[in-house]
Amino acid sequence: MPDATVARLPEYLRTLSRLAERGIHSVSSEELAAAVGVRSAQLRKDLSHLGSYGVRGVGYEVETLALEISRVLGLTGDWPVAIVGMGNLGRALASYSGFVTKGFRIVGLFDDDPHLEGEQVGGITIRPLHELAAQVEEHPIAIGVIATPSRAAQDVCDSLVAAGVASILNFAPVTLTVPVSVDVRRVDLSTELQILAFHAQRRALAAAGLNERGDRRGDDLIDAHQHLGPVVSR
Amino acid sequence: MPDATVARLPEYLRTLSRLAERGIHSVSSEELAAAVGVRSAQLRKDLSHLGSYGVRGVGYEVETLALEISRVLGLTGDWPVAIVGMGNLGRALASYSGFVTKGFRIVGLFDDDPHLEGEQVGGITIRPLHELAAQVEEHPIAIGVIATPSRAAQDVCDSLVAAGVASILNFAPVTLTVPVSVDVRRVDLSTELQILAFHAQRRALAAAGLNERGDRRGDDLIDAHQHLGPVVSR
DNA sequence: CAGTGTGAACCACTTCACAGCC
DNA sequence: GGCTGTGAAGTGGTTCACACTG
Repeated sequence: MPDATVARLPEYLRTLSRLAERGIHSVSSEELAAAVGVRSAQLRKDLSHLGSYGVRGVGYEVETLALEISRVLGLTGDWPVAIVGMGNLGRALASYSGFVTKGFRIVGLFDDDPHLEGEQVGGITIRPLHELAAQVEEHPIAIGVIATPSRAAQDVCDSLVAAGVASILNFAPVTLTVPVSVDVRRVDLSTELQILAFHAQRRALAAAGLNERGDRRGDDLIDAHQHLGPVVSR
Repeated sequence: MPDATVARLPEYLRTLSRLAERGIHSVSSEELAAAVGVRSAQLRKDLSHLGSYGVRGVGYEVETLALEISRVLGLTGDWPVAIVGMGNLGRALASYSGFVTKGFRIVGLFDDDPHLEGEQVGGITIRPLHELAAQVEEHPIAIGVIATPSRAAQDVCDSLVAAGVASILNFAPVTLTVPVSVDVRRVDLSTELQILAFHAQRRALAAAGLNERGDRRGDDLIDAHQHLGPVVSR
């Protein structure tokens, strides 16, 4: 299954759940694709990787498809999660409701700041990181979330890996070094902001009739008039 | 410039800054690529889109290259940011130090909860969303960050767009509908968790000698022995 | 001669367009 | 008749391999 497809399955699932809540039991690829913001051919190709769950001439049954996607993503199982780093971000994550849904369950909160030790967040007690190994003995951890400052991230990562955690979600803006068998995904606010800034700058330069180097383009006929154009889903 | 390249430039910049801090003034594509976790050919191809900033037979000058990437990303300018939604996540973002660096500056915090109105976070007063338009009059906003619950996200987005904000960073797990001229990027914790779960499930099934459907494979010789393999940077 | 910059080959993913099926 | 599922074509991005240059 292509990585690009896997990355879109959660979107499809979320949208299907929303349709189900609204009492809709059947969708065509055209409708579902529009709701998600992709092309219908893309959606059909993606779903074809799961098998054949549609009905020709009709569409897809919402509940069936949602269940199948859940199954493929592994959400029918139970995924115990540990969060390391209980600063503002770690707390936000720990109390994030979307976490609990769909098979993810927070079973451990860690921070080495002695001021935080023993404090409870969302009913779970914060423990120092060196207790990780013991924790894993009793309650295994499938996914580790790193919400520490950058400087601590690699050490924390090493501890998680040593404790047998093979899936890591990293919020620190650093590249982690791990064994190939460990899966790391990174979520980085400042990278996203910088990408937005790049596009914003390009728009600004284009509107001013300039190219990326700041030289004026001779053939430019763009008007600076505010014109937002057609609407799209993102 | 390819989108994929733009997405990597912030990584390169971050790594270059770290090298500069350590007093390193020159790197080869091989060294820098290794530090970032990409292939050297990829790095050279990416940098070639910026122009020719390397020296054949030597490498790249760290400071020069960092400055050039900053310029291309638009980080030499000033990017006023507004955050909407002052729950746990919004607060974490508002007090996130990485925000302030590199030209991003928080100029507005908004939330419609009357209990929060007037409260200060990081020296900035929380205001109700309907004051957005007035705020934009005095202090323009380049980037809007949506940190509200899903149900409010589209309305907040519409308000931002109406106020002239053309770059939006969305933390709510919904697909936003915007005019094509508006740039939206989404950061979604639960999507990332689900992708990790998918890969974790595949590993688990593979280790058990099963394929994705749960059928046992006849030709399977994988041993369940824990073998982490070589190390990579992610 | 070491290491950049880049055409060419390769690969992954997307889109098209339509055969096949309910 | 209408919509899925999918080969085939198209697109964008990565990797290779080497000519070129300080």
